[in-house]
Amino acid sequence: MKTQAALAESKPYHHGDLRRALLRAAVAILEREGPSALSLRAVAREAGVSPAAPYHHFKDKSELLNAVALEGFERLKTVLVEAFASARKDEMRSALGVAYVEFSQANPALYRVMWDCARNGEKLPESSHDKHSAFELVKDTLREAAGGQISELDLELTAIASWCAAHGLAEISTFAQFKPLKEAVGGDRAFLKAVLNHLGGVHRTAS
Amino acid sequence: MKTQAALAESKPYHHGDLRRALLRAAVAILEREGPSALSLRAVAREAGVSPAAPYHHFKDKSELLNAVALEGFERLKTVLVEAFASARKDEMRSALGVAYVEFSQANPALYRVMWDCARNGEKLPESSHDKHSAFELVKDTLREAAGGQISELDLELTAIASWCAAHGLAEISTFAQFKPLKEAVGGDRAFLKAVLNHLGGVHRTAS
DNA sequence: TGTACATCAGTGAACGCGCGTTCACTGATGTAC
DNA sequence: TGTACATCAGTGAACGCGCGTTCACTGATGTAC
Repeated sequence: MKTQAALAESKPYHHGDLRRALLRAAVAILEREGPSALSLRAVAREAGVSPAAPYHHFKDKSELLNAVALEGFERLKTVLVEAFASARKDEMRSALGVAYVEFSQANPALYRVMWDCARNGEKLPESSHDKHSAFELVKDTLREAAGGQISELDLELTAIASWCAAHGLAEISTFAQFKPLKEAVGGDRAFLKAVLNHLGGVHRTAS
Repeated sequence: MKTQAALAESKPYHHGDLRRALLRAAVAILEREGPSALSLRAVAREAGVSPAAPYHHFKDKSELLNAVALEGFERLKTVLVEAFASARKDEMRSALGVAYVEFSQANPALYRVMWDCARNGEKLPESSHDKHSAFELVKDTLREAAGGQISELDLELTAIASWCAAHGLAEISTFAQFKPLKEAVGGDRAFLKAVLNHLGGVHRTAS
């Protein structure tokens, strides 16, 4: 029989929670090397396991990708809920937008995988539920901001518009060409707020 | 000596304008099979040429991709200029937004390649000039809409916000989950306009 | 408490594939005289 | 007008690579009796 120390040193044949470890490995690869490096083999390598091992936990590569995306949506939801909890009511919409964009900036590769999965419409059954939840969060915020004076249709459309703006800003804000402008308005977060404040068109001037 | 007919039937050894043919082939592959199918070899195959031939016209794969993206930006600019020329002044901003999104819907794979190239900041020297031109077009529109009562900073921020919204809408509008909503508001274009009209927040109700 | 056995979760070698790129080559073209 | 020759724009075979996936296997675990 092996001692505790020997057990700790030598890898046990069975991993224990390989599924979770694979997801952690996938996120690590995304952070370190970007989406193009995210292969099944690379994930297995990162987790210290043979290339065939993941097949005991995921049917194929796309199922792993979906699970990674789902993990991302869960993290995003957490971030939005936190922002919701800590922001002032009159700045809620902007705060949610900034939180969304900053999540994408903190996890650019993960965000891209999430978006690719959402775009492909690859099931993501729980994910769509989670997205729905975050979406409801935004709708609640907007409803409250309007004091109930808004139809469900307008609410839905406004929430979608907010999502569009947040996603567009998330992707655009990485462009190098805006660096001088960012500095001119006082930094990254100020830039995000400023753009969000100009969504309504030319009639809304920066405060 | 070959007859004219023989010349027309048998492929000449030299292509004539292989560079242009390769770009056309690339766009054809994108339309037919999507971005993941866009390999150098596939482009050569599509153009009826050996895998090595493209290297006489492009340094490597990324240079071909950049050229494809540039082609896309030129087409996009054309579309925007046409929309600018034919829309009523009081609907200009919405018309440009709709034209942008409909371009992305008509050429989804090309739009993705364009965006990937822009994101990677892969030079695109002329492209950035073209984007700049289209960007100036938007700024002119916004300036006119404001009747000159807007600072250059606000103008810049509003143009960026418009771009964010258009890009976000371009990506989101492909989601299947919005199909019922689209029908409820009266079709695809009506949906686009409705979302664009709600960018300003809850205070703007649909007209 | 021990033992037989089914099941689970790994291994590692192998498969075929398409990829980007390089190479020596060759056919066609254009130019100098 | 004809000819030698440099240059251009193709060919097609080959390279090494990493990929997703499959396979027969084996070590570890849990369960029935």
